Amino acid sequence: MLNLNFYEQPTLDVAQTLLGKVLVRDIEGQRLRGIIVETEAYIGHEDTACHASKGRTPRTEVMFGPAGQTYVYLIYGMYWMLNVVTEAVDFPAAVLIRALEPTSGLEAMSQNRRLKKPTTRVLTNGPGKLCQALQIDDSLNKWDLSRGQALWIEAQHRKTNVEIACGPRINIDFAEPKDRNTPWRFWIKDNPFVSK
DNA sequence: CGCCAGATCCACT
DNA sequence: GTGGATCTGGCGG
Repeated sequence: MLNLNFYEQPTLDVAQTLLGKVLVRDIEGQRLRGIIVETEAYIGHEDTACHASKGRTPRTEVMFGPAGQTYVYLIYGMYWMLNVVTEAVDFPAAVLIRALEPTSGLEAMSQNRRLKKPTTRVLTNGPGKLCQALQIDDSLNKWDLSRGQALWIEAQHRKTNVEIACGPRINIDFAEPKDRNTPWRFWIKDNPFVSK
């Protein structure tokens, strides 16, 4: 399991190193797992795409806190987003987990998704989808990922020789051009579970 | 396949 | 009151 030292590293390093690692969700003993295949970095006051650039508020407070905690928030009134907080206290930054390649608990994930036509491909290939599949909501906000309960990330890579691609972040039209263009979205090249 | 309306609610001006 | 780090199903080609 990844410890707090890992999450204290520079956010761009964490965002890329997380690719290929396994996110684990434990629900009363049943474990749902997926390999992280897509991430995005949100870094500091200057990054207008980062919620914390608007200042320290009750919602963004967790991003100013210690690394290794989750930042889970609601978007569009119905989808949860899972982030892991990075870097030092008082430096607000996080990595958004955008997509997983599901590896265990596929049947439970499929039920959680409540789709008309559930397919493996669409179970966790988006930030809102993966939270729905893994039953992640605000009850897991500010969760310590080093506790080894309910939600954590394994230390070892599941994929070897991972080729990483990068590009601009998705759906941040509200941000300034300099931040819209910054290539802070990372994914495993050619992986079929990357979003879009 | 692409396009898009609609869903739904909390944080914060 | 406004709008968002999204997604689904329905419709047309």
